[in-house]
Amino acid sequence: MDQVLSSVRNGCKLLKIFLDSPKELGVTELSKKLQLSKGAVHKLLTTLESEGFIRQNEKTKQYTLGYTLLELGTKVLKNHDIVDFSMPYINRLLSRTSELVVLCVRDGKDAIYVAKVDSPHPIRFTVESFRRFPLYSTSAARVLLAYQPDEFQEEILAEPLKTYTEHSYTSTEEIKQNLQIIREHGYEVSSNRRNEGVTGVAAPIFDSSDQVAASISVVGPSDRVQPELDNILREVLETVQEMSVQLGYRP
Amino acid sequence: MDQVLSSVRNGCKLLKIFLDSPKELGVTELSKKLQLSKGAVHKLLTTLESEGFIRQNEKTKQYTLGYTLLELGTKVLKNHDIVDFSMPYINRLLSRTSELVVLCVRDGKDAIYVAKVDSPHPIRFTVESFRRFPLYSTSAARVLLAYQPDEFQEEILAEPLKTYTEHSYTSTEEIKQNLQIIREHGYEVSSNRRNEGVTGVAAPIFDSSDQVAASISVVGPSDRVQPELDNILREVLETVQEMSVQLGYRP
DNA sequence: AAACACCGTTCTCTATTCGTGAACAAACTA
DNA sequence: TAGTTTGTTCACGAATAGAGAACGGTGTTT
Repeated sequence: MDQVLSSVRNGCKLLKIFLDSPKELGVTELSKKLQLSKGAVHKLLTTLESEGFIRQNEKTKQYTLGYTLLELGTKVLKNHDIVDFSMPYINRLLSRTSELVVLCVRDGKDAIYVAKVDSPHPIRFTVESFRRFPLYSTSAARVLLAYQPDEFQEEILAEPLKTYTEHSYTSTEEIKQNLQIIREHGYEVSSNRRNEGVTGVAAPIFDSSDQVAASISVVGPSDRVQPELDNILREVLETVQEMSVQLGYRP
Repeated sequence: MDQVLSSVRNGCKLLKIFLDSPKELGVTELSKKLQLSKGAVHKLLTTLESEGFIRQNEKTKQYTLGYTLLELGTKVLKNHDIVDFSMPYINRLLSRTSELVVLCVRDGKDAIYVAKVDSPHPIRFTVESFRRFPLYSTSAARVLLAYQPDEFQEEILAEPLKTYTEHSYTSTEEIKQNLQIIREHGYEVSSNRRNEGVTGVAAPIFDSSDQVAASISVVGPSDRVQPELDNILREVLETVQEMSVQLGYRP
């Protein structure tokens, strides 16, 4: 029945606390956030430290994430063949559009940018790689969500939504309609939705099992992207189609 | 007395198995390597999966490292101010030497390259970042080891040594003498030691508490580096001295 | 300078849980 | 089709995780 090891889960949660915290944390602080006794947290920390997942600052006695996580993180990227496969296409899109190009994948109920190349323009829009965000919050993510099974979509949209700008979605109904439109068109153009003054074009990449493997998005300041929208859209669609064919997708 | 949580340690060891394995592993294989029952490993995996540390390939039923490790790994780099601090100096060294420049730190009994910039030459020597290696095996690492307390050095050299090339150290005595020389000179020039035909210059960076914060090394093919050795050595020493002063080191 | 407050760490103890080993169904292999 | 191997589930007894109080050190306040 019990298929989860509570102390292991506590260890994982402890590590993840550092994602949204300053670099160093103390035992007391962690015990509050984890709702565990100080003694238990201390045992967790010494265990994680002995494996290199946590490091203790000898002066402040506080704790930080350890280098083993850096090793494991780079191994994740190395394992991820879609990144290697996509880099040439992403770079080609950059050279043809001169705007930010990102590669987005789904992980469970979240989306993550696993690769990006920045625009060469001095004024440019950029994003943070390797951080999770909701599947409904950016074009690149919505394009992934649009091709998931209905039950999965319902599950995602059942949770309370976070709003980012005045143009963000306010209702799940609005998102559902949007997902419908994405399926009809095969792409999404979004303007000023999550970020004010930013326009993006996103489209899905399919693999041989007819599932979405990832998505690509070209994003930039609206005043530069809008005039070039037709060209950018054509480039993005050509690219994802070429990539899908390479992956063995039969439309 | 028992200050370690065994299941947490098992979880950590499970994750680290993936560092030296192909990208996907099965329950049976992992249970052999961990010397744990299949049932226990399966519980570990489902727990780690629910926290995003592990992912299961739905087709092959095998397991891989999860994206949360990527998030945590990038957070480690972000926390690490020595990297940000060093980048300008590293880039300057690259522009002046045109050879590989690496930044090396110590983590427990290991060394890790936490930053590097590759040589622009078409024929070049390069290294892998973010992977652990022994503190006695490269110049950059030995320069860190040379300024550690004697007891620590003994501890490191008590373990059986790994040899890499015919020029590698064969005895701990040889390494001890080498560490002594490093302390006298304040740097190390090594030729063809770990890698055949490769010469490197490494020197330590000190901080305000008079301890080694990191080391910098310039490495390249011997036939390009040897003729320029005097210049490269001068550049490296100037750089680490400037960095140490910036960090508050009082010689 | 003394009292206080807070920190990380250690300790003991019991309810809880972890890990074993066997049995399971599903997917390959021959 | 029979045999092997896979990932998964289950029940139980031994091992341990976590609570809570106490310790010693550091830094702050009165």
